[in-house]
Amino acid sequence: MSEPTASESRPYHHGDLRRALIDAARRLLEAEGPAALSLRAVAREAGVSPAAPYHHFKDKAQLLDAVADEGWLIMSRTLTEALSQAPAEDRLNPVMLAYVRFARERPALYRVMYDAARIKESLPLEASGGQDRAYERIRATVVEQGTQPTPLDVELAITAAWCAAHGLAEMAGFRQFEPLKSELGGEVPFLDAVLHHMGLYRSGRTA
Amino acid sequence: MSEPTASESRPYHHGDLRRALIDAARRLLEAEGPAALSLRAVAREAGVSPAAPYHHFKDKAQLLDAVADEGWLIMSRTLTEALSQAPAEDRLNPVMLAYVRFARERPALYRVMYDAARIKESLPLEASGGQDRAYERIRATVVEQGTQPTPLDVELAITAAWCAAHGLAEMAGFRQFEPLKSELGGEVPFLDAVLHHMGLYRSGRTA
DNA sequence: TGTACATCAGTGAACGCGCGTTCACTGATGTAC
DNA sequence: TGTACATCAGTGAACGCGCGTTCACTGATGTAC
Repeated sequence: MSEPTASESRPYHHGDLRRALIDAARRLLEAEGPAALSLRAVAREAGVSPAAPYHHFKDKAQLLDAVADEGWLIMSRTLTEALSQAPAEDRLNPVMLAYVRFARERPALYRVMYDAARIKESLPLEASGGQDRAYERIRATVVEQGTQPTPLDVELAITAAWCAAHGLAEMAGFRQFEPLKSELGGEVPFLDAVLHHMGLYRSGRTA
Repeated sequence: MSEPTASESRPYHHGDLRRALIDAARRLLEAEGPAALSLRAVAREAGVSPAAPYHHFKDKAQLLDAVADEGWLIMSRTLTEALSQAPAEDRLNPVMLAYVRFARERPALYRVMYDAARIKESLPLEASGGQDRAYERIRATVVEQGTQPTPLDVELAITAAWCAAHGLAEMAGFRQFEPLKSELGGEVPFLDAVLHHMGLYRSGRTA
């Protein structure tokens, strides 16, 4: 009876259901967490039937891959931006902080990104082809920043930085760190402080 | 017809089904990974009906918790042992290496341990009551090892070390590190080298 | 401009599956007398 | 030492659920002439 408004009326053909499904997946992740991310739930959230996604993705894994890929792409842009705004004499810390903040602000998405990588046993370093990629950002920063004697040391330092950022991103949510966070004035100062202390737990070094 | 052998005959009452279920879960983890760890699968592996575990655990989550707790207990023993064998002038690295090796040798168990912690949003630092606990090991080492000006620095350094170890444990399996591993002569030398490079990616410091 | 038709992108019902959990039950054990 | 009985620790069938995926279908779109 009532004439449908623009928002109510959805044409039979969606327009860009692939896009809409990925967006729906991200909305679900925010709201319900990774465990709620079934193919059916994503279709439901996007307002289509359970079979509709199969016109755009081979199976559930491929949909999750697409969500993860998009996550890594946004991550990459975030790091690039952090890099461009960082002072020349200290670039690594801002980039690492940007990495950890990205993960902490979207923990469910980050989980999906990492799970996808784990299934492939491979970080998405070669994804999406360009130079605009997260790993390249970190690598370039380490090479530029450090006084690394050998290429081997560069590789090891990159690995160490990446692991540190990942570890902090995964652990920052634990309750044990609440006192530390409030003492330092919030989560971001806490993250920054921990990053600055990476490597400072060794004897014979000072800040 | 045939008389059952000792291994075939299982009495109606199990003896210690709780123990047997945890062992079965760990066997399943080794063989099939964390995704295969359903309550029914554990019961199947232990050779009992799907309802039997409910006499020993309130629900599935409680069974998984018990598996995780046992994991953290073994971890703690491993770290204590590493600590006791380490030279006094460098204790932190051996302890961190022991942590990462433990996780890498039982990746599925480690996943369960961490997932349980994540659900509680809390590391199992207070579990099982004694001083024989993983966190205390790392803390004691950091305090003893470092030249930390303030208690705050000690806390931050502990957090940094723990995050670094966790991050490395989770990432060490990625294919990207294969070249590095074989160049260094295996996974353990690789892990050791990365740990030694934690903090060395900063400018102005040397090994 | 109009029409025929192939193709595309949805629907909705159905499939089989393994899951966590519950239930009434029964065999085995241990304790009181 | 023997018996009655409460309690413990299993069984196995059943429940409802949400899942991934398939299928025959149909409405909408776009292209050829």
